Amino acid sequence: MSKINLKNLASELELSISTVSKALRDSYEIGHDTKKRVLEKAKELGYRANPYARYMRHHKSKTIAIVIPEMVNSFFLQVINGAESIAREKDYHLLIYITHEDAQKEISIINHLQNGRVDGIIMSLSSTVKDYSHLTECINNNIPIIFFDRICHEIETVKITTDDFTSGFIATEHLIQNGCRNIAYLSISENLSIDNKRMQGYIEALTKYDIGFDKSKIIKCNTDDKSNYRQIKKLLTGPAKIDGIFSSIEKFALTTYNVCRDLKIKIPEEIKIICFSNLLTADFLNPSLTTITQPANEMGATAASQLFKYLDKKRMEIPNENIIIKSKLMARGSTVA
Amino acid sequence: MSKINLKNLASELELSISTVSKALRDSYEIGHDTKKRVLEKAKELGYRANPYARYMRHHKSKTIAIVIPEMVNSFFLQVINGAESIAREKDYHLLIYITHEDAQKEISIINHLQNGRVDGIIMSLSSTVKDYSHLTECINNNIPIIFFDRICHEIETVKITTDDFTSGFIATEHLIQNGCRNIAYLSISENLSIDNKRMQGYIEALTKYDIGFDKSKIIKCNTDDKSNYRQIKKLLTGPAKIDGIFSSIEKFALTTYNVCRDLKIKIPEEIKIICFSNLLTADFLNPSLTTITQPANEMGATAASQLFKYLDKKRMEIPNENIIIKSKLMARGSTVA
DNA sequence: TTTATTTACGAAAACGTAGTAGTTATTTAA
DNA sequence: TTAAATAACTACTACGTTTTCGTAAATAAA
Repeated sequence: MSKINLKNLASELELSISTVSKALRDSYEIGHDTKKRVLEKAKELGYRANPYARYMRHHKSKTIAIVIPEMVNSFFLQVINGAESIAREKDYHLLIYITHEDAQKEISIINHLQNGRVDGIIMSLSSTVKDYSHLTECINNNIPIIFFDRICHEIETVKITTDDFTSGFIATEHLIQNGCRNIAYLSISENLSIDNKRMQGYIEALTKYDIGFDKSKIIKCNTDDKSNYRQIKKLLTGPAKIDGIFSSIEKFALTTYNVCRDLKIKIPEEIKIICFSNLLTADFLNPSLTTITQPANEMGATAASQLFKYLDKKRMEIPNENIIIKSKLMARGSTVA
Repeated sequence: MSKINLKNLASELELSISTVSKALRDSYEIGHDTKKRVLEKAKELGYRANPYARYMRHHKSKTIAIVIPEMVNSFFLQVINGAESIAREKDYHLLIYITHEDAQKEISIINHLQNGRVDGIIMSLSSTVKDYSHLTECINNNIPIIFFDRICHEIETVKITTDDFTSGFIATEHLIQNGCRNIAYLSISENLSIDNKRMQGYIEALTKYDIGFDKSKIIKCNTDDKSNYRQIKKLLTGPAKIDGIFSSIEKFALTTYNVCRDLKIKIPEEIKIICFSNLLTADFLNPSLTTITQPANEMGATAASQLFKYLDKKRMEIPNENIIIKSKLMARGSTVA
């Protein structure tokens, strides 16, 4: 017997399909002895209820998706880790999709998830997304989306972020307190609210310390590493005499390390660097990298938990809620001598 | 109309369900005008075929699982990246499961995947797994498993690895050629064939250069970081005068960096370190880390491609095949002055 | 003893899709 | 003019579960 299903089981036990089904679900309608017999046979034959047939009855896929912009990023992998733990705990399954920071891919992925394949989505926006109609459509189709980190303010739902404004402020203040006066901000994308908030924090700190905000010190990086390298190189060789860099994400900080090495600029003596990052090797870098470390694992776990909270309910009515989990400044060698 | 399905569509168009279904699949039985009308209405109402109902007809879930021992590891995340790309390309969906190096979790996960939820699995063994019955059972249940990196020799299937023996040999030879004579090997688990092969390569290199093999220089690490730290500390403060470390995985190398820092042992002057790793920051570490870099992305993509190759076929008959993709030695500061 | 209730089971329908087997109406061949 | 072929559509079934409804037998209440 290749595929063992209720029908096979029933005929093997000389019972009806309904009886077997009920016995397996421990229904009060079935006698004790019969239940025992069914359970034993099911175990013997290795019966496992087919999840897709089950879906047909309840319209619950017991599956959620996590949609992230990129894989090679210590933040996202920790988020996945957190989300996967909660999913397994709740007996849910986790599908993974990577947008590669491509709006088209994100749209395509979200569209493909609106056919009942998943009960809900946790995601972080791609940096190139400007229009949110694919997301609102998805939610209107009763597939809830919970955002983490790169959230979408325009959509009413649960959003999990860190305290980006405050962290941006603290990061910049840290540079200032360590002697920087010409601080550049490496921006990931003006489309993203986290970027704006981190930058607002940066500007606020500059203001507090009476340092003029100079728009030319906002470097708009993108997904092209080489172009970022050139931009940063230009910045550091330019007239601005940059002595501090606050990077919105870790990738740009590493590119900055690269540029500094090539230009023989000494960190932290000539320039200090701080960035948002969850790199486990931050402490071992040369010099060790000062980071704003986000509670990535917790954010992933929270996103998943929040989603399940609403999936369990009959009528899904996801409130607009901002859950903020604080980041930590980890001062290291790239900012402190 | 909340959920739009074939039935709704049909009644909206005043056609039968079969006609609509056939029109959508571009059947020759349906007239040109009708097809057009159906397509337009389907688009207008945003019809999307339910994947689970589809499964009921074809018994194809269009879903595969990737099962990995841990998330926070640059190798596995690149593998996922590669696998996800191929999956999307083929219009498949990728479920992710993390065993956390726990045999019980691995067994539980594999058991849960034998109910038709996935068409196939790509996986890397957990280090604590000694018995393979859950895997053979899974394959007997017609769910093919393709292994990558931490493969299972005892099971006949496609296995994707790097040239572990040769790489182990080259790594050790590299240490020897840079002056090491007392080389320790940090073993991940004697259960894993990659560990044995890497170690065999290590032993072979020692033999070639007439360096006696000393069993006490094989350090059996595990999943407990603190215990590993203690073991390595003991090794480096012991009488063996270790001047070279070959670590089977990157985590132990980083622990060694930690130990060296705490003991003020200079890398590479007093001790040289090489390890299998895909760390993107290897170049920025202090000192930069010499690695055997595996083609992780390619391994993930190959694993997925191979799986799809057999899933497409009617009768799945997966041959026993070893696909070996070569690693590269990246000599850096931890072994070269 | 008769009627009501409980116990333990089975028949059948439904979920959404896709394919098989009809069924008209129209066109072509004999 | 009739038979055969084709075009364009529909009815119905199956996939594996779960659940509603039904029913017979056993037990309890009247």
